[in-house]
Amino acid sequence: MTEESDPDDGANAGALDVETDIDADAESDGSGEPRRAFWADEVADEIEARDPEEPIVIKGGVSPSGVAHLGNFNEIMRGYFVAEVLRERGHEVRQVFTSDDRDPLRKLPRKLADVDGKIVGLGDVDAGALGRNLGRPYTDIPDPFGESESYAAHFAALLKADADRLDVPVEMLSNTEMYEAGEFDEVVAHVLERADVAREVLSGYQSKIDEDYVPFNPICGDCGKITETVTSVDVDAGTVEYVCTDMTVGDETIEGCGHEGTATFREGKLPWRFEWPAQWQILGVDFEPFGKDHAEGSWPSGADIARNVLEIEPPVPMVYEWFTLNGEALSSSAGNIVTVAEMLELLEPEVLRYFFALNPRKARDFDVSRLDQFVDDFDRFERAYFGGVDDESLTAFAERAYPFVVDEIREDRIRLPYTFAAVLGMTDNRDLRIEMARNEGYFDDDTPEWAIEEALERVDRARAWAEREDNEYNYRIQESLPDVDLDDDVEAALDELADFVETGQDGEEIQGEMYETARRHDVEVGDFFEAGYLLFFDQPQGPRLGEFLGELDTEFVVARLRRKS
RNA sequence: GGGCCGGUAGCUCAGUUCGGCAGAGCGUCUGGCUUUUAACCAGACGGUCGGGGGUUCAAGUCCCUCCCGGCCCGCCA
Repeated sequence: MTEESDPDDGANAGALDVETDIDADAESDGSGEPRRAFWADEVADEIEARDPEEPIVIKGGVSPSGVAHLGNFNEIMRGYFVAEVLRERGHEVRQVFTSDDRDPLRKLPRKLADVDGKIVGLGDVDAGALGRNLGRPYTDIPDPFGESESYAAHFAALLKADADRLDVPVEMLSNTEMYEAGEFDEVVAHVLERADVAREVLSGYQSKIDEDYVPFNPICGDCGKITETVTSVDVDAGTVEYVCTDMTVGDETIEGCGHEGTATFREGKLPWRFEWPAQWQILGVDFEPFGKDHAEGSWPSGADIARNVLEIEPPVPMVYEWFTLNGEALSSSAGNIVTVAEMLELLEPEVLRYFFALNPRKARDFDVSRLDQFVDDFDRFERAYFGGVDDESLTAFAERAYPFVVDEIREDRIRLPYTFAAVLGMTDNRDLRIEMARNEGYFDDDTPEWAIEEALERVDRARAWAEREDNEYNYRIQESLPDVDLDDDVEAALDELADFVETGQDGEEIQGEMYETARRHDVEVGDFFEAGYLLFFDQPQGPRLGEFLGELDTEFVVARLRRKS
C-alpha cells in the first residue's frame, strides 16, 4: 500500500519500526536458520509460520491519483515475488490489488497518463472538469480522457495493463465496488459500534482524535463530496447522519455544501487508518508490502486497530524503501516519473522485474542514464543462475530469484551487452546487425534463429535508450563533413583507403584493408580507426568500421574518406 | 525536537541476521593477443566500510555519540 498518489503531497518514505513486528514474528519460526539469499523466501517463511488458510492472500493497493508510475509497481512486484515463492512451495495464492478509489480527489494532479501510459500535462485534458470534482470519490469523477467509466477506472486500467506487460497475474479490486456491494457493511458496523475503543486506539497515534470523532466519512447526497462531519450513528439501521462541511486539505479548503442528510454504510468510507485494516479483514490478507511512509504511521496504528478494534491478526508486513529516479525523488509535478510502458521501450520485461527482485530495504536509484550498467548487472545475475559467475552470494541469490524473474528458463539465450546493442542500433539493417554481432562472436553457425531474434530485441531497446538519453551511443551518420583535424599521414592513408573502397569492395575486405593501409603509412591502427569514426560519426569510437562502411553508399563513403563532403 | 530506514572502491552494489583476512562487476591503467576497434586474455591501481569513541584476542558487523540523505511523528492516503 502506498499512497504515492502524488509524491508531492508529502507522503512518502519510510522507515521501519516495523522491525519490531517482523522480529516478533520471526521468533516463531525458530532460530538458527541460515539467512535466506532471497528476501521473498524470508517473508514466505514468516507467512508459513502463521499457518495461514488457503488461498494465501497477498495484497497491494494505491489511491488512483495522478500517474501510475514505476514506483507504484513496488506494490505489485514485491507481492508478486512472495506469491511466486509460496506457489512454488505448493500453496494456493491469490494476489489482489485494491484501487482505493473511494478516496476523494484532494488535489489536481499535474501530470496524467493516457491509455497508452504516455504522460501528458493537465493542460491536455479538461482540467476544469477535474477541478469541479475536488472532494468527490475517484469513481464519481469522469475520465479526463473520456474513455473509461471514471477517473478511477482509467487509472486502474493503466495499472492492470502494466501488470499484464510484466506478466504478473493480479486481481484488481475496486474499493468503491466493495463498499457498494456491502462487503464493508459488517466491519463498518463493528467499528461504529465500538467507536469509543476505535477513538481510544487511534488517539494513541493521532493527537486530534476527540469525543466527536466518528470513524466514517459519508458521501454527501447533494454535492457528492466525501464529508467528515457525522452527527449521529444508527448502527442497527446501518446509517449515519451528517452535515456537509468544509474539508481541509493541506493549506487549501474544499468547500462543503452545507447539506444535511442520511447515508448508509455503503454510501461513504472508513477513514484510511481504519479502512486499511478493514481491507485486511474482508479480504483475509496474509501479506502486504508497503512504502516506507507507512512504516511509522499507518502500519503501527493499523496493526493496533486490527488487533484491538477488529480483533484480527494483521498481515505479515514488509516495508520497502523508495527508489529515486535519476537521483531525484519521484515527483509527478517535477516531471520526474517514468511509467512501466516507457521503461519497457528500453528494457526487456525480465530486466525490469529484476529491479524489483533486489533487496526492498535498500534505497536505490533507478538511473536511466546508466541503464547499460543495470542491464549488465542483470546479465551477470542471469549468468550466475547458470553457474557462470564466481560469486557465492550472487549465485545464491540468483538460484532463488532468477526463476521468478524470467518467463522461462533457457540456458542458451544470448544477451548482447547493452552498449554493444546500442552500437548495433545505429543501423536499421537487420542483416548487418547480425553480421556485426557474429563478428564479435555473439552468434555462430549453430545459433538458433529464436536466440538471434531475442537477442536482437535488445538492439531496438538500446537504440531507443541512446536516442532518449542522446548519449555517446546515439550514433548518427554525419550528413555533412565533421570538423576534424587530421595528420598528413592519416590523410594520405584515408585517400588510399578511398581508392580501395571505390573499386567496389565488401565490408570484410574494407575492414582488412584498413589495417593494411594504416601499416603502409606507418599510422597507428588505433589512430586510423579513430579518424574514420570521427569522419563518419563525429565520435572517437564506433562499431566495427569496415563492415559498416561496406553497407553504406559507396560514393558517399569515398567522398567522406577524401574529406570532400 | 523525538523516532525509523539508508550511508561499503570513480560508478552500481554484495557482505551486517549470528563479530573471524575488505569483496564483485563495471570503469581506469599496464601488458599480451600477427584483423585489438564499444573484442578477448592476464595483471595492476583503486577503501579512514559517513566521522569519533567504546566492548573484544578480533568490529563493516555489537554498544554510545555525531554528520549527511530520505521519511514518519498534522490532515489525507
